[in-house]
Amino acid sequence: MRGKNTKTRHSYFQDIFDVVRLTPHGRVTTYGSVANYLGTVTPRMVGWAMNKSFREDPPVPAHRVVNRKGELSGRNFFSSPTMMQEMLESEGITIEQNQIRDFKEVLWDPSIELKEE
DNA sequence: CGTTTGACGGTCC
DNA sequence: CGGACCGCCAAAC
Repeated sequence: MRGKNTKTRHSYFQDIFDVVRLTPHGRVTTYGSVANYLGTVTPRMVGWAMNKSFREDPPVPAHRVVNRKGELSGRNFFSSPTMMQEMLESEGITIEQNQIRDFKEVLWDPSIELKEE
């Protein structure tokens, strides 16, 4: 132990990381969906948390998080502007004009998929 | 400890 | 259909 995370917990960022990590392979989610699922954070915060996600371990599939329009708004934050698209296409997602085709079909909304009945 | 930000979202026009 | 504007709320400075 590095005597570091003794009380470092319950960070809102951790909740965001956790939800994003639950995003299935070949699916995508939105900032708003994650924020809405948590209910305590805003969509902006989700995107902002993604910045820190690069240093997180295990890494967070930030490439599976897009905006509500289905656009790869965060592609510019990856190693390469095309990195995000390459990763999504590698998972079977088709992207055209920087936008996910059949976005609603590959959309994975935690508020719906993880909802309790 | 006040201000700014931030990979957004929804509404308004 | 699209541009503009406000709200959100914690983290970063």
